[in-house]
Amino acid sequence: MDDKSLERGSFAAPAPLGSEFSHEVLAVVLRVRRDRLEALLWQRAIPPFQSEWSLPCGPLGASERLGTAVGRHLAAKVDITDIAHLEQLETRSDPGRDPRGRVLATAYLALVASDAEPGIPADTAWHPVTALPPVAFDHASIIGSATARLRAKLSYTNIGFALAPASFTIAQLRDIYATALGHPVSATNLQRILTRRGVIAPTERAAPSTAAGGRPATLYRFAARNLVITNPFAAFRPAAAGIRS
Amino acid sequence: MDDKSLERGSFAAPAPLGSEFSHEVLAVVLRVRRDRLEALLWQRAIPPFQSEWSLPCGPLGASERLGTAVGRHLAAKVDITDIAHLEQLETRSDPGRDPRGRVLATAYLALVASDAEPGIPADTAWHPVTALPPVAFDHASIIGSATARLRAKLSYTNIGFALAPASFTIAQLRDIYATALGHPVSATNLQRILTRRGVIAPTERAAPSTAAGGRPATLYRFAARNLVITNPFAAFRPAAAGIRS
DNA sequence: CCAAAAGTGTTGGGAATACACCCATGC
DNA sequence: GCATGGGTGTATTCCCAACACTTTTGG
Repeated sequence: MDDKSLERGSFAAPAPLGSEFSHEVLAVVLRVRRDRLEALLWQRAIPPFQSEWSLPCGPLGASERLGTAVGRHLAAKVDITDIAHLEQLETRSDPGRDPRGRVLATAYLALVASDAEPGIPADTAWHPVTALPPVAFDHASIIGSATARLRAKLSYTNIGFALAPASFTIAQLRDIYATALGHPVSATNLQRILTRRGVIAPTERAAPSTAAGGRPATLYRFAARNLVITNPFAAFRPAAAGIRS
Repeated sequence: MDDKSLERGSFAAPAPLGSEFSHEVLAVVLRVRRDRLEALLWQRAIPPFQSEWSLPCGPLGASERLGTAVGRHLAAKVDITDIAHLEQLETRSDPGRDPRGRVLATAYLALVASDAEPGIPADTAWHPVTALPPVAFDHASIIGSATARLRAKLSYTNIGFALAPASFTIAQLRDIYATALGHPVSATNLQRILTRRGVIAPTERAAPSTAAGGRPATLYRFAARNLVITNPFAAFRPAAAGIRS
């Protein structure tokens, strides 16, 4: 077996600086679909935690960066071009986090646009983060960290670009924000705030109105599709050095 | 030597899951002293980067958590009881970040109260973050991440407790905030904002007035000495579920 | 003409900055 | 009593939530 032996086996032999460690990367892949914030999980076929669900993960390559490793392992689960945003969350180091032996794990937050339809393997499925199945290892708390990070950044960055389609109506965007944040959001105020901050801008096109009638909605787009802090913390700062105008 | 050989030496031999990696922890120890935000740096005696300055660092122990390792290595540099706050920043994985061979590094932010007088070793010194000496490895950008994290958290948490003495006047606290933030801060507004948020509270005592006269200043203290988010992001949230009262 | 959905105008409240004024001490 | 520094009252500004109202479509 490969349990405790490897932890001590590679100790003191090659490295003058200290021990060496297995290192894996984890991805919390989130998307909004049908008024639910969902995470991509993989059902384990073998012990430990057999038949429980775990985050997509894989080992770090010998001469690979962590972010590259996440992308590489995700490519096996989803179409990598559907990953609109990727950022490092935290590194877990509890020696007991994997019963098979010591593994450090660096977790990433990955966001998928709500209109993407990535084909996923048979042993993976999307689960709403509010009703998770039994989750293996320490992955449940990592999912919690990821959703907290997403919710915070929705308030002061343009991170919504990674959840929304390329173009969208304000009503669609309102639903995405409301689902991700977990509370009602006003379409009126969402439009004004994001427009004032320069996060979204109207396009020339409009969405067709439904059979029930109603004014056709203007299609909007995000002004940038990379992460920008749009609402910097300004507490205690003199107003003269203001943000805009 | 121990350069490229160890990177490949421990590859494919013991671990069925992947390579194993040397892993070190780094600490960005910050304090405010004499109107300067200072970082604790150690001058390297040997190559690479001989005579340049690096962050306090050390290897992760075989069955040790990352946070524990940081505390252990810091204890060799400063009195660990002076570390008022410690939090994980990020993990760096660039294969070329250390010319001797591959080392993953998890960086931590450590804060020291401004009135602490930790004895430090002869080869370490405090340097203002605005005028750093030549810095080894990727440590300069890590110091940048640390100061950015500190500045952001000063605006929406009580993290100032870790920079301030146990009791202090508003004028002293104003100087600490102004130094850490890098811009002028109004004592009047600082007192009202932090009091309203419940972050600081007045004590019974007062500081003696100076020889130049003046009203004696009330001594304040932080209500909590562990990190609390006092100003949660509330954008797009209905006001009914308000924060207080 | 009416229902339905989108978008704009307007109001009000809360929070933060700026500034004027009052308080308490040493000399 | 006067200079000095600490603390409080108050006005102004800005941001955002709430809601009323107008616009534009389908039937």
